[in-house]
Amino acid sequence: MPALARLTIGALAERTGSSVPTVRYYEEIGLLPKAQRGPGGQRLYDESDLKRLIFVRRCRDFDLPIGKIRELVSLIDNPAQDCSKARDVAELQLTYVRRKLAELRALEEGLAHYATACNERCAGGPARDCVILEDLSDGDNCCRR
Amino acid sequence: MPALARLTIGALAERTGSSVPTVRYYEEIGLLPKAQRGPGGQRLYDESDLKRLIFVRRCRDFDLPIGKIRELVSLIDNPAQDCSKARDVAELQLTYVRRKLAELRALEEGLAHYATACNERCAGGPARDCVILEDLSDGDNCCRR
DNA sequence: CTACGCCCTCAAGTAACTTGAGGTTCAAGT
DNA sequence: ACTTGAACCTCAAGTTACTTGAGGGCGTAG
Repeated sequence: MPALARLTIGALAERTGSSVPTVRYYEEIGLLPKAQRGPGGQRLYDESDLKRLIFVRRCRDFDLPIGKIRELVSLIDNPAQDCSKARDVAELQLTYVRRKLAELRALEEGLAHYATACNERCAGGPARDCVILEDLSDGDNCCRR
Repeated sequence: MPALARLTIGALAERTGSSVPTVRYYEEIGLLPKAQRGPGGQRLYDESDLKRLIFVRRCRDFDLPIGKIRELVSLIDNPAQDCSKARDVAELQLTYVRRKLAELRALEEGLAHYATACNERCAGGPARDCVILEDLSDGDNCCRR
């Protein structure tokens, strides 16, 4: 299974949807192991690096901070540990994501309201009379929050 | 209506849900005008500062970047301008928020799936067999994305 | 042989704040 | 009058997760 033995950093980046500097950055902060080097000094990667980077990127897609990913990576590197830690991380992140979701929904409603109101009631008029601008700086009488 | 003539920075921060350093920071980058100073050098604020800061904070609640807020603030400061710019900013932000919402929903689903799967199939076992860790580093056979 | 693309390192920049050090000033209590 | 202690001040540096830029090397296709 050493089908894929030598990947350049560019190829690795492309396969994982990362940028080249990001890959170097992950190495620098220790999320990826120090890469092997070719004769000219270029980094060379193999399957296991690819797998690791896919893991890291996926975690980032889930908005996990680097610190949490570090914990998970160390879990992978010490496979005898209890995996309930991974579940805890996932659950904690789930809570965070749900809170964010609620916030964003409120936000969407508010913005949609303003866009419509401005279109209907004041579009093109002077900024002084804009419902958005007025409403947003009013202490009490704002529709949202 | 000069009911509220002298607010300290701490009082202003509290009323707007900002931190004190944040208020100073906004002044530094020009989102708030340079504050008046009391005899000992402390900043003093009035109604209009309060109004402005509420506006800025509300925009930040809507996740607007500082640059956009700067545009809106300058709209407020030049009230003769056409307000359709405010609507454009709101609409652009709406698009952004809706994209974010979709991403987060997918994210929530994925995380929930992992948490449940780990609870049912491997909780407490060694990390080597964890469905989360395995699944996330697999190139093809991942359920998500 | 030279032009091009990919690679390298190291330093600094980005957003939006937060944190820390080191030092005044203000309001209250004794 | 004096002394706390809270709240204020400035300036510098740290935070997160990268991106961007300067300055240079290697390899190969024309």
